[in-house]
Formats: sequence, structure tokens, C-alpha cells
Amino acid sequence: MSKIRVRFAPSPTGVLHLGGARTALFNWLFAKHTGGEFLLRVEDTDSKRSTEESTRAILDALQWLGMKWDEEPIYQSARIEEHKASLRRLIDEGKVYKCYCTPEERQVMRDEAKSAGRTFIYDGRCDGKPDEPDKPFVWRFRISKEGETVVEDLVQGRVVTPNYEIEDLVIARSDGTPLYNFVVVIDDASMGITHVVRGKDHLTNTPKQIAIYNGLGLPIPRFAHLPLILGLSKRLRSAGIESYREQGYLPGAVNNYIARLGWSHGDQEIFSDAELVDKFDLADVNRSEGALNVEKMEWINQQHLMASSLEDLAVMVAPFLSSDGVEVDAADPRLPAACETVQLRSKTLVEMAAKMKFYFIEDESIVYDEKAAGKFLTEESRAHINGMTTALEASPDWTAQAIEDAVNGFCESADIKLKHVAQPSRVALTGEATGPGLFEMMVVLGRASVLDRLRRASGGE
RNA sequence: GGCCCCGUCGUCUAGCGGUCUAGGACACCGGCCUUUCACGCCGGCGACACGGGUUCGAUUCCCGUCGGGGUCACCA
Repeated sequence: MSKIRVRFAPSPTGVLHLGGARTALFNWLFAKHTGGEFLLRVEDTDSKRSTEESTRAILDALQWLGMKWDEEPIYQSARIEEHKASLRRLIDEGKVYKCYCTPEERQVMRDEAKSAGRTFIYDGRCDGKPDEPDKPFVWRFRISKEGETVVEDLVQGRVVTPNYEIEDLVIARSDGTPLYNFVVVIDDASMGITHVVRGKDHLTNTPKQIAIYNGLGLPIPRFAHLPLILGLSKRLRSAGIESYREQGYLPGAVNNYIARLGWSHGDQEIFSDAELVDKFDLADVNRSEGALNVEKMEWINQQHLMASSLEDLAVMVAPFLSSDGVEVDAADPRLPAACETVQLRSKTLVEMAAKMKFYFIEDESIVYDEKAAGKFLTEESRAHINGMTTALEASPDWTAQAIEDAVNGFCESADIKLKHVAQPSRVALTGEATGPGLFEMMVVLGRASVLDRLRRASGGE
């Protein structure tokens, strides 16, 4: 059996949203799982709506998600001569005819069909008419009304359409330019696509396209129509992939989430890209559409964050610190160490950056959260902090263990519990009432900053 | 409206005639751990849309109803 070749074919009229990304992902997973090839085709024949920026944005998003395409992207607009050649062939072979019906006339036919409660099917009234040289026309592809067309869809199962429900579709505009349902067939065939994996919204196009494959004498690929994503809100559904990037999601987490929406592998929830490739099978794709759930997506992102190496986290979080106004050298050794202290506490890179910001600002720039300071930086606790500072100063080493020993020693001598000093010093050091474990956080912060910040809080100097 | 697809906890799902007093995950609610917040662990809440069949037996098969989605362009 020859190699599987699939394609993702976006029209560059906007950003890549989650639905499109998932279609791309399933294509990519299917290709990689079977050792096949994943191609891209930019469907930019609608020059009114297509833009280069949009193309760029879509390719960037795919790249960010890690879906590498195996051949240079095909631009549909560059293939128009081949499309026209195919059209000429159909004309020569008498498989198409000129239709002179005006938009108004077609509208009347549609209205009639609708009020009669029937499916509107163009009745072929122009087929066989003598030429009318002065009138504008479109080319219609003639489809036999006998029999039925069967799609053995890899996801939807067997879908049967009686041929009398398939109309003679228009394949070229009056200006001669070919239309989607026609060119998609030519392009898929010419690219050697073996499996067309696309959104379910294309399901009803499939019988028409099969008729065209037959008309052109081209081999018919296999089809797989994916269920659509149901957005809880249009905003959620239409957000571009880059917005998830900006919100601090990991590409692997986005892939993980959208893959699990409509696909599953037993009870497993967390998948790396490699596991996805390894375990993906079109047979496990559901037929029903799913809805977006932000909480779950955040949880999955957190799981991916937790599974990331500190080195990777450091590299990924640095830009977010930077855009938060904190410039940190990506090679700063405190960066991975700081990441370690907040790794289990963050759902996104944005959150992670916010939680570790305090490590990297000037000691005098610490801003106390009002509630936290009011609750914990009391006169009594300042006195404790003062005593603890002295104990810390005297600590021979600056390891988590040494710090813990020093603090515990102080608590014992002052006859107080750790909790009486832990929260106040957390506020003194971070400005917040919540955060990383006290001792490991102090190690990362460094002795000088710790002592300085503690003194500032206790009002010692 | 015609045609097509779908319908298990709020959400994502497991289930492919008996193993189902229906399993997992997110969220939610308790508890444990604990210097805070998390993480982790334990427990709880919570679903087979409805009605007919078929069958010794239906969440699983068939039909209908209801509900949801898609599609009916000289867009892609």
C-alpha cells in the first residue's frame, strides 16, 4: 500500500482557531502515526477575503503547535491554469453545460422548493439549450440522477446519498474562474492525497466531489469527517491560537486538549505529542461534537507545566516576565531555581511569571499586598521577624536545611510556633500571603535580599 | 423547512447485549498532608433524553418523539 498523504487546507481569511487547529492536528497525527505525509494547501482563491497576513498567522500557529509539514505549502491561487485545463477537458467531453439562469431566477426556484417543503435541487433546465452568445453563463457539471453515492467515511461510517439529491453544481463562475468543489478535487488528486480528513461541515460536499472525481477519471480518496467543536461562547471558539500562546499555554497542552475533545484512548488524559502520535487512530474519533471547557484546558496546561524540565520552563517563562516589566537574563541561574518553586502552583506561564516576579525586582521595590500586610505585618510579628533576621544572619550555610534549622532554632528560643513567623516573613519577602515554601524560596532569593527585605519589613532600619 | 449527523454525570469521555448497584477526568463539596498557596492522597455529589419494540436480558440493536449540530452560494 502506498504512503498515506493528508493535507490541511485552510482558507486564509482569519486566524487559526481551535477548530481549525484540531482539524490540522488530526491530519498530522494520522499522517505521523501511519508514517505518512502531512501537507498544506492554502485555499486563497477568494481574493476578496484572503490575505497574506492571515496566511502567515496560520502557518505561524501551526509551527508553534509543532505540526511540521512535509512539503512546501501549495497555494491554490497559483494553480488556476491547471484548474482551467480540467474545465476545458470536461467541456470537450461534454460533461458540463452552460447555465444561463440569473440569480433572480434561481432565487425563485429556491423559494418554490422551500414553500413546497422540498430540497432545492437545480433542475437542469439549461442542459441541452442552444448557445446564447450574448448572455452570461456559468458552467454546470452534470450529475446522473440514477442510483446513489456511498461514502464509507472513516469517522462517520457509511453515508448514503440518493443521486437525485445531488444537483448539477456550478463549477465555474461567469468570469470563467473555477469554484471550490471543483478545484478541491483537482488539487487533492494532483497532490496525491489519499485521505481527506476535514470538518464535518464538508460532509454534504462529498457526494458532489465524488461525482467530479468520476467525471475527471481520478481515483477517489478515503474520507474522514471530524465532528465540530461546540463553543460555549463565540468568543472562546473564535479566539486564535496565538491568544492561547499569549495566555501562557504550552503548545503540547493545547494539542493535548483539542485532541481529547472528540478522541480518547481509554482513561488517559495527559499525552505528550509523541504519545498522541503513537496512540492516535481515526477509529477512536467520536461522531458527536464536543464543547470547550476552559478549566479542563487549564488543568491540562498545569499538568504539562509540571512535567516540563526547569531549563525549558526558564526559557519559556522569560518572555512573560519581560512583558511584565521584569527583565531577566535567560541564562540567569536563579531562573530555573525560581521556576522550581512555582512549577506546581501555576496553570499558565502568565501565572508562573506573576508568581516568580518578586525574585527579580529590587528589594526596595517590594509592594505589600494590603490585606496581607494588615493581617501579618503586625507589631508583634515585626518583632519576631527581627529576631529571626538575626538568627538567619548567623546561619553558617545558605541551604534550605540550614535556613530551616536557623528559623526553628529561633522559634524555639522565642517560644513561638513556626506559623507565627512564616506568614509574616512571606509577606516581607514576596509581598503576598501565598507563595512558594518559605525555605526553598529564601535559598533562591539569596541571603542578601532576604536579610534586606526582612529588615525593611520589621522596620529595623 | 428538505436532506444528513449526533444524544452516557454541568463539561470531556469509558462502555462496542449480560462483567453496570454505569468506570475515569475537569469543576464542585468534605477530609488528610501542611509555614501559606499549590501538589498529592482519601471520600462525596452527579448521567444512560423520552416512548415503543427485538431479546431470557438492553446504556449497548430497531422505530418514533424530543433536543442539539451541519448543510442547502457564481464562499471556502
